[in-house]
Amino acid sequence: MPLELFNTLSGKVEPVYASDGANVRMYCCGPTVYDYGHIGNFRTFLHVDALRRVLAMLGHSVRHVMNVTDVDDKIIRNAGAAGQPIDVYTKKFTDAFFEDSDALGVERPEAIAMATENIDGMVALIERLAAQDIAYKAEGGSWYFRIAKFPEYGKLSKKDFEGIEDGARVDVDEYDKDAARDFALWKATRPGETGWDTPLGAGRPGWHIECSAMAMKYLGDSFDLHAGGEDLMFPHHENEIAQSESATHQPFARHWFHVRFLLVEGRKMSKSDGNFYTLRDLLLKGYRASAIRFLLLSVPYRHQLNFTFDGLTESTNAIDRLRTFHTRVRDGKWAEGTDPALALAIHEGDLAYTHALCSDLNTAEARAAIFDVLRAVNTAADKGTLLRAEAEATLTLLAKFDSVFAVLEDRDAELTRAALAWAQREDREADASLVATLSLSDEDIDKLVAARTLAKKQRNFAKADALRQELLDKGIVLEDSKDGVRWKRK
RNA sequence: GCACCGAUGGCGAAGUGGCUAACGCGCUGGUCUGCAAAACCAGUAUUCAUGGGUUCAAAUCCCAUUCGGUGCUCCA
Repeated sequence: MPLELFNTLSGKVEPVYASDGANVRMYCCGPTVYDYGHIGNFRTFLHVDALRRVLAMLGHSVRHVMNVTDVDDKIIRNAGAAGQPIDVYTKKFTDAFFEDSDALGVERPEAIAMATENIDGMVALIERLAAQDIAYKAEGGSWYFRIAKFPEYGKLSKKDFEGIEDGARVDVDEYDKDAARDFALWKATRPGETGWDTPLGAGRPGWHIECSAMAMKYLGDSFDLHAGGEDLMFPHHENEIAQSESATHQPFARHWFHVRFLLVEGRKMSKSDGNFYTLRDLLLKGYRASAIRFLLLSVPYRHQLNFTFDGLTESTNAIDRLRTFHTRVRDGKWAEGTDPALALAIHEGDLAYTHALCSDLNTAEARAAIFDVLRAVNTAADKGTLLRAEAEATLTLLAKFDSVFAVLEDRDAELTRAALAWAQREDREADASLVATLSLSDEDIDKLVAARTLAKKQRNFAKADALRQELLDKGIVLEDSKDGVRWKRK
């Protein structure tokens, strides 16, 4: 079954495939490392992660490249304010970005392209454009792209620039450009700023040329898919197309994948509204990394997602149910045999799951298919009719589910501990009850649980209940089953 | 202002012309349990923002209105 995705360029849902017959070559615009990533950033990276994981699930080999923008105006400004060289400043946030990505289960792309390590390629591309008189140097020493030379400009964002008067909205300061919409390829260095001495003159690359140069370096002039947040469609991606296709006279990326923005508690996320959250903020409030991943992934990428704390609680509970179920099927003792009706239900769940993901990455429907199977198998297990064959089929399906959603393995306590350690180093506040819960080690908990089990055996229920309450107060929930006592952190 | 997208139960959300409107969370009752928890069972929208229209048939198509969001400028 092919994966079909909406293509912004064509406006249609189309199959994704490897045009070179070997790898699906995809490029995703990565972070600009001037601050910690927020959950809006990660929504995009999480859906690109789901995309690459679905491709892998379907048997494709993927070559995924992501850039890191480690030089731009904001970085230069912030590094200057912090009194740091830009490479020191950006390293901190680059490292933080990958730590956060790991915490959220985002797989590493096959290649990470750092802007500052690819200046040569950008200069070469600009020179190639200059040879065709598409790039030109303006009075201040900066280079611009001559949009008039690319008649298809606007084909991605479906903008019609006919009738837009040149100069109609031009800033007074920008008289050195030939036309108002012409965008910067190379920005001349101003005194005291970071720059590179190149045949173009001293300066630094514009943001758009970075992605064009690096995508083509790693993936070739023409490749399969280009991804990013919806805001990048214009002007960033439009400009990438203009630059690349002007240079190569070939289609740049065939398929364009754009992830919509999220809202937080029904409002646009913004620092001034106080609803701006980084991953670290949420971990320190006591929310789990897995719940954040699951919530951000549960709403399909083409829909706006309203991120709420209630939603996070919902996701936490849903994951608990999935994990409990997984453990139950994996660790239970199931008699030999098979039950055709249940086998069929699992098979149909598998088909529905795969079909949903292939249908424009419908993660909500895929999730629903798994819960249908969960209920059917739990019912059978309760009735004593779950047999070995179906238990194994269920585990296989769960593994397939987790190859995309990646929430079954519980790394949450460990990740939250890491966030707490970071908060301590950086002198940031963390939720007090969270600190208390995590201060209790697994060994301490096991001891208390054992004491309670002993009290229970002696039918000293008052003492047993007191111990259970003590654990609950510290965020530990107990579950008694025939196979013994399980505990988990709330 | 111009352009585009969305509005489905208490909450999140699937479904884009045709069976009783998925699924998750929550809530209520039951089973199980020393009591809980977990799990299961039953119940929880006669109805899909509002008004009109097309059709044998609409949550799904068309028009209008209201509300929310986005782009046009740095932004995932």
